[in-house]
Amino acid sequence: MATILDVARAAGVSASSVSNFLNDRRGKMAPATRERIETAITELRYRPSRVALQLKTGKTATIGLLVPAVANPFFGAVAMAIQRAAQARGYQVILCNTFRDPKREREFAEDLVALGVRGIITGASLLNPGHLSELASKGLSVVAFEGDAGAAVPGIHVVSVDNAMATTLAVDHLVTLGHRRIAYVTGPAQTAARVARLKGFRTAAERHGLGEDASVHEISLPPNDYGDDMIAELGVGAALALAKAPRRPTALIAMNDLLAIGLAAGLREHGITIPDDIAMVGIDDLFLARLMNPPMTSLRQPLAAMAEAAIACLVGDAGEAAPTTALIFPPELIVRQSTVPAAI
Amino acid sequence: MATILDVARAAGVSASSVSNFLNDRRGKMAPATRERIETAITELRYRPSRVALQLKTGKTATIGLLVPAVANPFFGAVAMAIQRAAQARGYQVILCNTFRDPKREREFAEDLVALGVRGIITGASLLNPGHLSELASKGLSVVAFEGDAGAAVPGIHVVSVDNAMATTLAVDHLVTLGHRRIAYVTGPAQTAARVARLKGFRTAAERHGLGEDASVHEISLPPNDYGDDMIAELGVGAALALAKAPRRPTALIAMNDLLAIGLAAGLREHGITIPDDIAMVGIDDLFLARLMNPPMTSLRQPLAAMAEAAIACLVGDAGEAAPTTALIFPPELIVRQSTVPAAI
DNA sequence: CCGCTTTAGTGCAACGATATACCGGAGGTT
DNA sequence: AACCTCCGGTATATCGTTGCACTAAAGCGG
Repeated sequence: MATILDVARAAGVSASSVSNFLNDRRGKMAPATRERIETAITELRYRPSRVALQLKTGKTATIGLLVPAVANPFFGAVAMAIQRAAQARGYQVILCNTFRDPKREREFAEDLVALGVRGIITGASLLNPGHLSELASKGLSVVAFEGDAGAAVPGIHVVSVDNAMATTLAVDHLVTLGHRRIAYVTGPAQTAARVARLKGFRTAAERHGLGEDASVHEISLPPNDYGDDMIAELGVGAALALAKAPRRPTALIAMNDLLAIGLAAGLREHGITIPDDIAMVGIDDLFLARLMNPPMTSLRQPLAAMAEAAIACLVGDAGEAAPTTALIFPPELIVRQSTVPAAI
Repeated sequence: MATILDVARAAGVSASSVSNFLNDRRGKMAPATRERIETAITELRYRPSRVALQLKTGKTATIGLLVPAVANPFFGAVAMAIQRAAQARGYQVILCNTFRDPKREREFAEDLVALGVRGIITGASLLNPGHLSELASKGLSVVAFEGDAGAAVPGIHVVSVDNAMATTLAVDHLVTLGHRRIAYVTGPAQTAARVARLKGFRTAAERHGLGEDASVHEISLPPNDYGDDMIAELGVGAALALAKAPRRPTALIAMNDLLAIGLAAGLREHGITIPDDIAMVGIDDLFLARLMNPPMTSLRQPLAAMAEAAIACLVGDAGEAAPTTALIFPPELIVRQSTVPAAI
């Protein structure tokens, strides 16, 4: 690889001049020299070494992305949105799978700092983000890509869909269709998003006066190291309990689409038909939602806009000086065939 | 962030000694000094700057991963497998979505080189990898994560499932079940894998003497910039043509599971039932295959082993000296309920 | 023709690590 | 006592870039 010195030699100037050219430092360049440098660069196919640049300036054009597992289609979509938004600003993305393990998360974060990343985006903010908070207080920019304005932690910016609103809209939608016996199926309260979604369900159910008709089914997930396909897998198992419930709910809201896919598969195995026997609403609106049998009603997250905001938050000059912010985006209800009016 | 000099000062030694300690250069260290350095490091929470290290040694612990789109669950799984394998050897992964655009692919590759990556893994090798080949000839390590031993390009290592074998096994399986009117549904011959799969289908069909009974349906995909969910989406549309075909096939093989998911949804819309009306086999064995309705027979790729091999290939000392290699892994047929014996 | 500003461009010290070459002193050999 | 050999550790150049401080030459008013 050609260095700036090779270019300088080829153009018959000093490295400084090439550097000046590259960073177009104005006022200092005769047109002739400018041209000589230009041709030398193209002929040698010179590209400045990002590494040297990093070392010198201290600034990187790299951000770290922490997700539980990219094999989870939701985080696949998140990773793609983030990478595209980053690329639009000339940033590279380093991908890390944390498997929801705080220890791993912390280790990754430290590695990323050693790599000199500009900031870190964490796809699923664990409930006790002390490990990240500590790094944030040392000047690292951190954005939690899910969570909740209330749960803001010092130094950690939040860019998230309104999780409570998602479940609220789901309940509203089902109640409008005449459903009252509504069950919410969720995993353990491990992440801020899960907690907020559950809360949204509870308040909406109360507002509609559903009382005992509203139920919450928490399914347990293995501690970590599962590729998140387990979420769907466990949905399959959880379906049995729902199918056998004494007063079976007429509608189901799943913590997310992945779980919904599993639940749908499980219900099918037990001879329960969606939407005739039970209605179902998912959250996230994966592209898979509309390919399901039947296509599933879900709440869409505006991922592209959110990713854009997250990157802007890290890249923006505001940087460390900015106080902790929370940007909350509203979800959009996408109605499909999995929800029909309740049988009377 | 503490630097090696801060540690040296804290321990009352020179930076060289700290460096010696870090790279355990043996023979040269009194136990007392060693301890002083050790405590200084832990107290200052010192971590060597990867950036400086890179600049000095020229070696990075970073690899680049080029995939069409991580939002595609298959590439999500690939990305996760690669990242895990990389992590096991202390490597970081930089993620790039190419949208199957050679221009973008080339640009990413050059950016990655400027970043000093140790090598590049490309998830879907386009048919004319001239752009990568050129970089490879300049000393960059490149591994194509799909392809075909025959299509080997100078300088590009291949680590792939045996794509031809995948379709061959699918045909064998269906023929064993008594099917003869078998259709293969594929996208345009854009990647090495697609070409190899098609070839495998054709040779297997010929070997079984299927003649006109074996048909190939190529569906066209938009040029790029689609998030790969379009593949499934287009499967939905393609299902119509298959449903209306004069002598409808009794079995379908899809280029991959994502397309199969779309086809399944489309067939359903046209009132065609799997497996009674038509049997279906996918390729890749996404975790979604077993959650489909009905669960789908598919050909599994040993992604973990393949990722391991790909990383070993890049990291191994062999490096540039090694001749172009091709490591081909056999796929495994996973039989589920989407394939049943043909109606007589 | 002298001094002053402007223009065009160079020199050099960093950034944080590594590694080669070196060096002072303790101990052993002859 | 002079010489050699280890041992423990340090000084220094270097990786590719940046940006400040500097300078040589040209322009210009008086």
